[in-house]
Amino acid sequence: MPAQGRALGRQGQQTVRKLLEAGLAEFDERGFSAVRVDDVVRRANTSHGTFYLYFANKDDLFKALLRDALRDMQIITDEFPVVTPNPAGRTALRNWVRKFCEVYHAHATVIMILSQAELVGEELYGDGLHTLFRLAEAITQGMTAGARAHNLDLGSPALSEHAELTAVACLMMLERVNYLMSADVRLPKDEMVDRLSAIIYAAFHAS
Amino acid sequence: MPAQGRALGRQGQQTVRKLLEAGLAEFDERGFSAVRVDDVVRRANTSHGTFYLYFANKDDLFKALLRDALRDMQIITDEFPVVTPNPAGRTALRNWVRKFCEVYHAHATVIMILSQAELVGEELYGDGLHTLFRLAEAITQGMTAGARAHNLDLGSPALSEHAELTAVACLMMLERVNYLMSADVRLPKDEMVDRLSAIIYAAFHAS
Amino acid sequence: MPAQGRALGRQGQQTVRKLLEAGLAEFDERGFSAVRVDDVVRRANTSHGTFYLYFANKDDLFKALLRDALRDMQIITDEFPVVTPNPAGRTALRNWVRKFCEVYHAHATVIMILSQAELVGEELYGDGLHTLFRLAEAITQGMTAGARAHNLDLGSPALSEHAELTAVACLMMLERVNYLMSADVRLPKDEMVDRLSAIIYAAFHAS
Amino acid sequence: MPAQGRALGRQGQQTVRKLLEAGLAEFDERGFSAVRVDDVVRRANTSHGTFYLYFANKDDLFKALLRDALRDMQIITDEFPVVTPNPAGRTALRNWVRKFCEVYHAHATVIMILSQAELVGEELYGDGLHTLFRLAEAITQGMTAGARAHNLDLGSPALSEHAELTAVACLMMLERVNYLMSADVRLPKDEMVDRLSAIIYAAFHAS
DNA sequence: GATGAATGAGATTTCATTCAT
DNA sequence: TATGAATGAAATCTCATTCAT
Repeated sequence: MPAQGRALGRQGQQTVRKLLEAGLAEFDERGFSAVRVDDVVRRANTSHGTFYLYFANKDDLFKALLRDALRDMQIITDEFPVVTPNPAGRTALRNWVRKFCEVYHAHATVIMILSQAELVGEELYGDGLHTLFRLAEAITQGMTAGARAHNLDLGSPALSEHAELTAVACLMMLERVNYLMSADVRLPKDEMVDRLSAIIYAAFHAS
Repeated sequence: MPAQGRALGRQGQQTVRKLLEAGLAEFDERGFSAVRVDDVVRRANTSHGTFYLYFANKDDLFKALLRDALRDMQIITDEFPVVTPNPAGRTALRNWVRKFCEVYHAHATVIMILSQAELVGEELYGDGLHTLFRLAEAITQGMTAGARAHNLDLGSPALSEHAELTAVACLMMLERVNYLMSADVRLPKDEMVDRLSAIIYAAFHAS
Repeated sequence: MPAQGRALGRQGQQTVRKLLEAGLAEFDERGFSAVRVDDVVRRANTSHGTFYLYFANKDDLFKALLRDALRDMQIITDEFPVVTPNPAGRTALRNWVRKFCEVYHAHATVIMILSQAELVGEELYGDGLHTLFRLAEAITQGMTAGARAHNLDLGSPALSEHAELTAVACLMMLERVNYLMSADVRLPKDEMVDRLSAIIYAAFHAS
Repeated sequence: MPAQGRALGRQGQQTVRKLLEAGLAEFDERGFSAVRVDDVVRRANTSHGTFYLYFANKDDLFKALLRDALRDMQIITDEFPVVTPNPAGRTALRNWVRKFCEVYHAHATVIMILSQAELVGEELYGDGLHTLFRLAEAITQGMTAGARAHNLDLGSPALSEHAELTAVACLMMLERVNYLMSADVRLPKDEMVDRLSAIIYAAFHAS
């Protein structure tokens, strides 16, 4: 019987939390497919039986973790600023990029797993893509709105015709650079934030 | 006895090829960890015994496929042009991006698997990173050389101080957008090539 | 602590009844061995703890249900009529067969499970056989008494030497036809009662 | 991969046979649901892996055994004689009943399990019922043909209107008495064959 | 070179039963 | 009385790998 099927008491919630934390830690250290249910319950200091009391299987545990990640992604999607083509816009963008990096970092493990289509079901992968495209759309909106506010004829074709494609490309860049940073490869974080926001800015505003 | 331990006769080569093709097709359809040796031999119309005659295990089969991919990646790394800040440079860059997309597409499955650290060993993942950074370096070289050729003082800080970080970000963008295009998501390929090269160009040349 | 260990209060009786009903319904729908204690308590809207408060285990629950069935079987055993070889005897037999069918139907699930030696313990299965042979004996008595009353020399060997075997055969027929009727197979009930009693009658009285 | 998915070599056939025999013996001794795959494998002197190489699970093993039983049942169905209302008819019937008892005995275990609807799937249970009704039909044919051959007006209503119901009842009697005899209860076999055939005869021919 | 049958360690999953509250 | 969380022994099932032919 998967979790949430029934209201949980105090103790139950506590146990679920222990399992979720243990699962995340294991996935983080060893990757999804290498982790056995046994590893999770051992780390959570419970039993096999207890695990299956709350989750249908390892995938189900992952889904629960994913829900949090997608929720936080949705939150920063809503926060994408109007980026005007001036220093204020640059600053707003850089602040948002910094926040994005923080959120990504917090859920890096889960997002990495999600991006490996094979490991999650069709449905979840679809949820992930959906979240992604909403984010691309938010970027498109924020960038074009900023340009329009300043300059009615939108000189750059990047902003008029191809804004969506540009947004997707920038988003992929953000995602992947953060993947590298979160994983093992060491890139200087602050400079990277500057570079990423500068590239996004230039991608939309370069003549 | 792993492959290549000894020269193969006609029939042996044929069998190895069948196994490689079957393995690639299976990985493509179901992902690395979901594929069992049994799936591969069934698809290749051979037997388990035969598989282990040529490959030590599933990883070994993957490594053989990976070698091709890394070789082709090395080739386009060597071909990165000198991108001057003028229309000729833009065109050269766009042509290279197009070629990159083609090569990536040909090896998308293998590259996707490689990028999932957990699924391949440390060593292979390291090979992948190495190839990646060589490519980032080639981009850095091509872009700065182009700028230097035209404009000795390299006004943009992107080109002087942070060129490497910019190159990494652009490369990640290239990689990830191609991942989306190769997987299931449909993005317009020609426009995407234009956008990607425009963004890379702007990333380095925007004031 | 198994049931009946101690007098039950109002609430306790109510709970036991809920469990018995839930158990019967579950056995009916899914068969004995497929039913888990969990299914029963869920259907009864109680908890595992409560179940084990009143029953030692699943077998114990079944035994409680079985007691009712065997009691009712004993009652109709006692009611088997004296079947004289004439229309009055035929009618008396048919009425009894009708009643047998009704009783069987009421306890079909329990009897079916009982007849599957493997599913119940040795002891219970023995109880069932015992009830059965008492019934066969009652049939023997009723049939031979009826014949003797009418016709002192008992021409038919069925009545003299092999009456018991005949009774067992007829009883098995009754039992099994009712099993079919109680399960899913649709046989016309009234005609079947007529046929069954006619066959029993002929089995004993045919020359 | 269940059996029969692919042609089996010599050794494979041998192993399948060992597993089938071991399974039958175990089911016989301990009943279907009490038997674990482990018991079967241990008795057959093979391994778990080998079991699952040829059968999908315990049910699948049973199905294979069932096929044999149903085939033999079909054979004696085809052999039901024309039972004329005279000594020759009685003898033919008794011989057939004897053969039925032998065949039933050979497959008693499997038939017992089959008759416990819950243990086998819907489909198999349906196959069993189908076989049963074909047998009832054969009995109906044989009995009415015999009567018709001798006596054109078919005086007894048992033969005209209700022959099918009578056949079902007789068949259930046969089945169930044989179940008792095959199980543990000791009934005198030869006398029982006589009694069963006499009852069937009387059921159809009693005025 | 090729085969496919056999293996068994290890992973997943179930469920009767206990126990603290 | 009642609860539901926890348990873990035992069963099911998978699959990489070996080996005799």
